[in-house]
Amino acid sequence: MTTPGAGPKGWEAIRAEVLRRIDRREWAPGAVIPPEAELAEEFGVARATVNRALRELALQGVVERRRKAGTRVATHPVRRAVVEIPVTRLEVEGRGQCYAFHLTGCALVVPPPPVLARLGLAPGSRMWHVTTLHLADGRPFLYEDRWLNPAPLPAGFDPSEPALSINEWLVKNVAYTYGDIAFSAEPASEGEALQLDVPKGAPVFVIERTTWAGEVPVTLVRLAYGPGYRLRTVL
Amino acid sequence: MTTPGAGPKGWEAIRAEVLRRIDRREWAPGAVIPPEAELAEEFGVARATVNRALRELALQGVVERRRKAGTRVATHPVRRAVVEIPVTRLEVEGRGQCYAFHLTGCALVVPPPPVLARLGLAPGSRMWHVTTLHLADGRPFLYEDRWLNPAPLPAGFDPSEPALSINEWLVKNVAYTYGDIAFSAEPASEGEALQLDVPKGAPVFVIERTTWAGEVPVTLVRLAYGPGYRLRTVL
DNA sequence: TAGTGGTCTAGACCACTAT
DNA sequence: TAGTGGTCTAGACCACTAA
Repeated sequence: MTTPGAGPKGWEAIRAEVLRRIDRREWAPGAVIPPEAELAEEFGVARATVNRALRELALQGVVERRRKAGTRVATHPVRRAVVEIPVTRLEVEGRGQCYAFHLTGCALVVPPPPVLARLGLAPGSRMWHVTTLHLADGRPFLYEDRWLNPAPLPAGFDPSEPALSINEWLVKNVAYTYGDIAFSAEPASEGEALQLDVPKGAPVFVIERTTWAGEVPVTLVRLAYGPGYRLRTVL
Repeated sequence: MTTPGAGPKGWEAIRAEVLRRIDRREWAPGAVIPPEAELAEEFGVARATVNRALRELALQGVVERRRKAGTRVATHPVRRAVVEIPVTRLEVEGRGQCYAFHLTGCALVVPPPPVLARLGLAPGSRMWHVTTLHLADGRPFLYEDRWLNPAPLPAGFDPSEPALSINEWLVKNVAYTYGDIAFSAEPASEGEALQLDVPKGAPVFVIERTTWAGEVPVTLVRLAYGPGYRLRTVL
């Protein structure tokens, strides 16, 4: 051990030691490492503790585990990172800036076919189309273009005069259980350019999300961030 | 339960049931849910099983847990998503395309001060500067601009004639234990535009990574993806 | 079929923190 | 200080899959 007596205890210590051996090539990429039971004996802990440590490493993509085949050091380290999907208001306030938003459009219309297809809704279905400009210290920060399925919403719902941003309102009233996300860089559309006050075609960072409440599609949203936006995380 | 007898067993069933109650507002955002021991009794399982389920939900950002304070439904659902940081070759091959790369530059030079500062190296330190163009079916896919700290590299290392791409070589030879990542959308620099065959200023999706082996900085890399690139994941 | 990881149990002690 | 989550243990059974 590097500094006896110091450092983490328990399963984190096991994880650290396994990582160290992998780093030093004592266990090379692609090689099988000893089974849990063996490591448990070596480290003098219960197998469950070793299991916890190796499970975390598998989650991070450092090792690959298969029953009977054992645990291997990942050959092609598809490292996994956890990113936090921000709530805009908190993100802005977290920078010490003043948050505001402005509803720029709201209508119950038939969306373009790709939108319906993506959500698995019947052609001709009507959806709320809500566009919002989010501001940080009065300057454009994020342009939100959202399609809302009326079906899972409370009867008589009208998004046109919200006290909260649509996203926060949704969170409080129509929890979802599942969704997918895609990140991309795209040229600002005419509308986005206008709202974000950037030239048309300028790079915007785009987060596209679909969310579902069980089997029912809830919303498809495109978030276009202005220049300088970065999404950070750790490996 | 929705469909008795069907569905997951064990801790996943507990997680699903807790999620269902949160969705149905039986447990509202911000509210404290019963302690582990109580849930264990209700579900007829050991506390460790409930713990596993709630720990997963906390990891996803659905609930927040604090000792003594108990487990609360997250008020501001900072949802967390796991993204896989791709290995370029596998990513390209996974699309059924043919992968190749081309070293476009390689020199041992003093990097600009921001690079040194970011890695915590002394002013005037020299680093390898390696640029690589990655191709999919012969077309530009990704332009890689990498700074490499010679210190942790094997003596006599020369990156100018690699059999593997630098990234894969690094993975096999200088494992790292830690790093951070940022995603952004940026206008293509002159060099990137030239290599990726896009107009200068066109949007490129940028992944910037720093990696460390223990306390020693290993590399700082900027990956600029051509048009149409999307990074996907699930919530 | 046998080896390995995945999970559960019942109980225990510890660490943190609201009160 | 007392309640709650965090973790560990020793043992057990199950599920998957390579040989």
